[in-house]
Amino acid sequence: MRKKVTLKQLAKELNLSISTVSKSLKNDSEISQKTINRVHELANFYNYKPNALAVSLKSNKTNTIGVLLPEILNHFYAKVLFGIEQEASQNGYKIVTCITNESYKKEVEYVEMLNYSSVDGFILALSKETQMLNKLDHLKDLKRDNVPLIMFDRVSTEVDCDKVIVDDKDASKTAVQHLIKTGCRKIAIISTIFDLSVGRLRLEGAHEEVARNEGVSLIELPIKDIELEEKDIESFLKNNEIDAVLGLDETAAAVAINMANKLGYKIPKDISVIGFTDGILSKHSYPKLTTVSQHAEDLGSRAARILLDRLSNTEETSYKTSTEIVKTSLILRDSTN
Amino acid sequence: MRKKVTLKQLAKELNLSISTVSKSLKNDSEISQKTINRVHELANFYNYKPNALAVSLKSNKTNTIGVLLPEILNHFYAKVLFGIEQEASQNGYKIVTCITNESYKKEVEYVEMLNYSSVDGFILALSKETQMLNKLDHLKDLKRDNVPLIMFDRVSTEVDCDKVIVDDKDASKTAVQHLIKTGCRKIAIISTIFDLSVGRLRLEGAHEEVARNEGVSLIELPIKDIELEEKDIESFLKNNEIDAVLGLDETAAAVAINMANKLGYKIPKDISVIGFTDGILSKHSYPKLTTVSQHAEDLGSRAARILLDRLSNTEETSYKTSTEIVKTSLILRDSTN
DNA sequence: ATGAAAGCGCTAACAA
DNA sequence: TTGTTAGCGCTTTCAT
Repeated sequence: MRKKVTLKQLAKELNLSISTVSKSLKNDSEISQKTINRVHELANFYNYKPNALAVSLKSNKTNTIGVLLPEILNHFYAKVLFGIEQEASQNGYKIVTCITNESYKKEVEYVEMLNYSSVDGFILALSKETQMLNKLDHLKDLKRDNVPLIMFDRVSTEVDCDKVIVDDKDASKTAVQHLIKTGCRKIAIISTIFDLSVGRLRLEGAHEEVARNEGVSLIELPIKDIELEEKDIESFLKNNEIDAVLGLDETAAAVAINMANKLGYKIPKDISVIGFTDGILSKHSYPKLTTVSQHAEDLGSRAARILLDRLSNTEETSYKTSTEIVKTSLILRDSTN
Repeated sequence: MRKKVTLKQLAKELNLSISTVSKSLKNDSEISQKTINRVHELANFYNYKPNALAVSLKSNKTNTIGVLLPEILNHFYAKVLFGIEQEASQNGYKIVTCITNESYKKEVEYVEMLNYSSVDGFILALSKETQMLNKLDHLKDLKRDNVPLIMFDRVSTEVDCDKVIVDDKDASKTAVQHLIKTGCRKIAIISTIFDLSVGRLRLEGAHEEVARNEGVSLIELPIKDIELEEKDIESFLKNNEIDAVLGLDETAAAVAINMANKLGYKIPKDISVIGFTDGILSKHSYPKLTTVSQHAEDLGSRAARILLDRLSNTEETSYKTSTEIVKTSLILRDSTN
C-alpha cells in the first residue's frame, strides 16, 4: 500500500520542520519566499494533499453534511438530493447520503453513526415509520448536541429545528379549485400516503375546497401498494361516476391515467387528472399530466443554504428556528381541461 | 457548543486512565470486571460514542465508500445507488454520494477531494464528458495510490480495475430478436446516448441481429435533448413506415410510445416498442413497456460486494482485476406482440 | 489490573 | 524566518 505523502515526509526531504512546511503551504507571510517555493515544488511533485481526516479532527469541522432520505427511487427525493448536492458542492461541502428506506431503525442508526463527528449537520425527511411511531429522541438529541438539523417535507412540530416544507394544503386546494373551475363535480382522491403528514394536509386542503363549492363531492381511495392494486383503481374508476382524479402522489396519478386510458375514457374530456410531484412520470404520461410542482430542487438547495448558514454562524449557541414554506405551482398540461 | 463526551472526560470522572477506559469499553480481558462495569455505566449515561474521525485517523480506515454517479434523476443510477447502499449499510459502511452531473471537472474534483482519506474506496460510472474526452488520469492515480476502484456501467478499458458491466450488446440483440420474432420488419432506433460506450454497444448489437435476418431494416434517430425534440420523434414516426421502435434509453422509449399514441397508432398492433432500463417509466407507461432490465439494484450490490471484498483483503497489494457481466433480461409487457 | 506514552497527520501558539 | 511543542480523540505497546 503506497502511502499518501504527508507533511512529515515533505519536511524530512526538505530538511525543514513540519510546521514550516505547513505554513509554507498556506503561503504564510512569516516564511521566506524561497522556502515557500521549494515547499510548493516538492508538494506538487508528490501531489500532496492534506489528510482530510486529520484536518477535520483538528478543526472539529468535516465539511460534510448528512442527508437522510426515506427513499431514493422516488423522483421527489431524488430531485431534492440533486438540489442539496448542487448547493453543497458549490460551497465546498460534500454530502453523505443515507437511505432510510422508510425504516425507523435505520434512521436512528444513521443519525447516531453520523453524529459522531462524521458530519457537521443534517438534512432529513422523516421515514414513514418514524412518523407513525412518532419517536423523535434521536433528533432531539441533535439539538442537545448542538448539531444543526434541517428537516424538510416530512417534518415534525415536536422537533425544534429549521424546516423547509411545501405548502401542501394550499397546493391541493389550488388543484381542486382548478378541477372545479374546469367543470368537474365528482372528484376522486387516490393516495398511498394518507397516513403521512403531507398526505393528510393534502387531503384536508381538498376537503376544504370541496366544502366551499355547492354540488361538488369527494370520494377517497386509499392504496397500500400501488403495484398490486392497479385493478382496484381500475374498478374504482369504472364503478364510480367520477369526472376527476386527484392523485396525492405521482404514481397514483400515473396509474389512474393509465387505467382511464385502458377503460377507454378520454382524458381530459371524460376524466381530468391532476397529480403531485412534477417528476418524470408526469412529463412522460399520455396525455401529459397536469401536476402540482413542489419545486423539489429548489427545496433542496434552500435547505442546504439554511444549513450552511447555521454552520457559518458558530457563535450563536441558541437561535430562533425558522420554517420556510415553498410555494407550489400548478403546472397545466394535457390531463385537465 | 456542548461538546460530545470523550474518553478523556470519562477517565477523569472515573479516576482512571484513558487507556483503561478505552480497554474497558472493548471488554478487554485484562481489565477487572468491576471496572468494566463502572466504565460502561458512565459511558451509557453520557451516551458515549467514539469519535469516528479519531478512530479513522488512527486506523487508516473510514468505513466509507465514495460513489460517483453521472446523474441521480435517472432511474437506472438511482437503483444502482439503492443497491450499493443496501449492501454497504449491511456491512457497516456508509456511502458518500457525489453527482458529477456528466461533468469531467466535477468528476476529477470529487475523486481528488475524497481520495484524501475520506473514503476507503470508490464505485463510479464515468461522466459523459469524461468518456468523451477520454481523460482518465484521476482514476489511474487511484490505482497508483492503491485505493480500490470499481467501475460500473460506463467503464473504460484503459483503467485497470474491477468492473461490473451490463451485457448491453447481447441485450439489444435479444430485444431486436424479439421484435423480429413477433413480426416486425422495419425497426427504428431512438437514442440520446449514441456517443456513450453503452449506447454504441447497444447499437452494434441491434445491427448484428438485423444483419442476420433477411428483409429486416434498421433506421436510426439520434436525439440530443429529448424534451426539446419530441416533435422530431413524432414526425419521424409519421414519415417512416416503421413497425417497431427500440429506445436505447428509457426516456426515448417512453416518448416514442406517447407519440405513437398521439398519432393514433395501436400499440403493439401497429408499432411495437421496447425500451432499456426497467424503471418507473416503463411500468407506468400506457401500454406498459416491454423492456430490457439491467438489474440495476443487483448491479449496485454486486459492485459494493466486490469493493468490500477488496477492502477486507488489504494484504494483497497487487491483484488481478475482474470484470463481472450482469446478464440482462427482457421483461415482456404490453408494448410488444 | 492499571497506566504511561507514542503516534495517526495536522495546526497554531510560542520560543528561538 | 524557522522550529518546538502541545493537542485534537483514539488505539496499542510496553511498563508498572
